[in-house]
Amino acid sequence: MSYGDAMTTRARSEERRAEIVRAALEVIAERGYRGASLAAVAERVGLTQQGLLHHFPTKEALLVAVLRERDRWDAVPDSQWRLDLLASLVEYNAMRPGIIQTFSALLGESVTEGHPARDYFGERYTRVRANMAAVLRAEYGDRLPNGLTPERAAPLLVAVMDGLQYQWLLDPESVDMPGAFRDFLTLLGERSDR
Amino acid sequence: MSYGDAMTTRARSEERRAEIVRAALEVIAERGYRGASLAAVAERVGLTQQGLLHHFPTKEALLVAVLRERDRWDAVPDSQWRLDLLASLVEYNAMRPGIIQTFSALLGESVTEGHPARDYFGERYTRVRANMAAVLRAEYGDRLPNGLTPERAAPLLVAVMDGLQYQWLLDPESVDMPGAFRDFLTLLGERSDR
DNA sequence: ATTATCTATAGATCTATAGATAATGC
DNA sequence: ATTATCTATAGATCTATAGATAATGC
Repeated sequence: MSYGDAMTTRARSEERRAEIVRAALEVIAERGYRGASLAAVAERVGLTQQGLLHHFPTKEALLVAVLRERDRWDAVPDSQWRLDLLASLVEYNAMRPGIIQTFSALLGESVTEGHPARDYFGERYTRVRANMAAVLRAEYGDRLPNGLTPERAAPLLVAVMDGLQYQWLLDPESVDMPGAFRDFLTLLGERSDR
Repeated sequence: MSYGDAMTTRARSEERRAEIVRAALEVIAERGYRGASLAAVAERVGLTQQGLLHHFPTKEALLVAVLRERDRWDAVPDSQWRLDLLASLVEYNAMRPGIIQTFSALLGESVTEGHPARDYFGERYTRVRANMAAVLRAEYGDRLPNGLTPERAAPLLVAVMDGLQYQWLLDPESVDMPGAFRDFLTLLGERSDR
């Protein structure tokens, strides 16, 4: 392999693939995965549909690359998550409606039968719930102030993040996503008197 | 109009339309709206695709009928909602994965551009948030025990319901949707000491 | 040689329209 | 007369394969 200043063939190729993935993220945000045609993605990077298939041999292969991108989006080394980082992530998300729309659309489609992202999301949520439980345990120990275990609070935390995204995408003016999320975090940290 | 024992033409026609809507709910659960072909819906009620179009002149007209059905699903007269009814609704939902899948898929798709259900969901959430705020106010007055106003708690309540549905649909074994929702209601009712 | 891209095209779909035919109900 | 349903079909798409052509890099 050569490491000159000029781009190698491989580097150029990977850059092209990255361009295509970015275009795919956009088109999926606009039309969902089923509605996203390879031709529409190809056009956005100045290729024919068949030219695109040189880089990703099937539509599903392109989706896999898109999902990898999703993992990069909020990937923080497992051990470094903290609740306040989560609040920052939500604030950051509120500035990037496009990417949130892409993955909200994909999540919605993924519950249909035989959808190629179904397994991905199933496994992702298992992982994310475990991560969130660990974060809560690091913050509060084996019981939150309100008496819930981290394992029982984790699915609620994840649900609030996702559910707020849908409300916010549909009506950004009326829904203060980061504010609502902070309200929820406050709720989680409050002591029960029951 | 005649009101005999035998079905009138109109009654028969409405029954046919209802059959078609039921079939559409199923097909949308399996493939989403964009993926649901009129031919697949028609086949399920023993019609040709063109026969179906006699009852619903366009695919969108069929979707409108499906969305009306959604409103019927959890319609309780506004003034009669109570928090414990909400918990029962979630428990009931957990026994009807099909219908939950239909509307979770539709919600997901609806955030994409120009989706014919986008306005419907946007308006629906505005209404549901207002309803939930009213329910919380009836239960707790102008402040929940934790200090939140009903208006700030309402989007969280709605988000938890929706978000839990996705997690549960993707992995019903691992996610106790009604249990998690009750945990959240408990959280909402707890007094803050801060 | 390998990589990137194109043209051509097969083979499936999809929604919707036009118009015929049969059955139903005043 | 109206309603329900069918056959035929137009006109768009869609994904994927086959194979040609041009450019790049050892």
